[in-house]
Amino acid sequence: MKPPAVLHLDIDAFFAAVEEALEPALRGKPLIVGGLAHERGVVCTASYAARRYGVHSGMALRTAARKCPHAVFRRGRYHLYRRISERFFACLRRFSPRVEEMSVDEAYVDLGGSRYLCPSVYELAARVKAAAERETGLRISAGLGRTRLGAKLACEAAKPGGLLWLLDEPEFVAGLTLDKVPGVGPQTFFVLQGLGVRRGRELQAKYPALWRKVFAGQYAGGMERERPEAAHPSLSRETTFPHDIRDEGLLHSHLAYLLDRLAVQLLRDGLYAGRVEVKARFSDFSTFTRRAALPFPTYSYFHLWQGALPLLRALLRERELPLRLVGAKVEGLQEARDLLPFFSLKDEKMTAAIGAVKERFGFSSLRNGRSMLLEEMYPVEREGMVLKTASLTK
DNA sequence: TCTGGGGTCCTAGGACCC
DNA sequence: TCTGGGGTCCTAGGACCC
Repeated sequence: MKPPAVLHLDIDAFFAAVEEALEPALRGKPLIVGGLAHERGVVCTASYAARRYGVHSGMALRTAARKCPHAVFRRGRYHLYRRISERFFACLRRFSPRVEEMSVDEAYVDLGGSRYLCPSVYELAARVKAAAERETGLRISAGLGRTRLGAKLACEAAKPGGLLWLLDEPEFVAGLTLDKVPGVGPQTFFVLQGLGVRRGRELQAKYPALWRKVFAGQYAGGMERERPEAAHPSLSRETTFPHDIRDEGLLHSHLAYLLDRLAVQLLRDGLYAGRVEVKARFSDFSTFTRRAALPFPTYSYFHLWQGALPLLRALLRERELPLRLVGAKVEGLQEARDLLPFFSLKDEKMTAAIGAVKERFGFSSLRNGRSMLLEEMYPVEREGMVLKTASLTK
């Protein structure tokens, strides 16, 4: 029995790196992807040149612009990134059947069963990294370990562009400051420090039960997890407005737009939603959510709307302030084959028909009446043919 | 001149049932 | 009409990740 071997790979400054690859004049310059300098939003990816000015992802764009006034700002071309991401994962799957996609630019690969490809696991890891770099044209960092956690930590230490093999995992983890552990954020770290605990070994010695909890699932050998993954528990869409809005008609309209998008995605993925949630963020950044169970599982825009509208109304009663964000989420998703055949309702069929048109001609080819009001205020980009239905105007 | 958008997972309290 | 204790479902919120 070969020892377990997990490889973690992470594309360096992914979105910024793609933009640089497509526009070599940007190479080496501070580049910020996520939005324009004056916009309401945050940095999605900063190139290494921009990071030298203290810019990092999650930072407000306006703050980034202050720190690095001569940086180039780009909104981001996410369809492009998605295509490169797919090539990245396809490449990894040539080396192992067990690949876990953690995000667009990050994956775990189980090399435990792929030793036949190469006797040295380190050399195998180097081959995987080189192949992925060739395939994407981008620089990738990689870490090899006996566990997921070990691989991830090794990758972190290998940045940018390196490959490290973490050999003494228990020793390394014992000496690790706990805020470096994935899953331990600022809040948890603050509490741990209050308990007089900063490093792995202190936690293990003083609070063994807590230690097991913090490391559970990440520190099992190989790719094993404590629990098998469930399929997609939720889908959501949300929008931060360029300017705060209190006009109820406009807010309803935007909610309709978000639900419309969710309905299309549910239909495309063959899923039925069991619950709907609405989120409101007020101008003072206070955020509230309201959820409600749907009377029956559905992918129909109309039923989502019926469930969601009272929730938005309740949220608007919460505060007098205008909203900076409205969001919608569907949860409790089930596949059609797991449901009793009681959903051949008229509205479901209507949604299916509309969905088919959208699939073929683009999302904006048909819009529901409620979201049209919004469209007059914020025109959306249209893909392909436009079929504006006459009866849908407000 | 603050503070995105997509997720996952967990906790806690109340309702309700036995 | 001294009240108890589980179990489960439901909703709200928050920590965390990329």
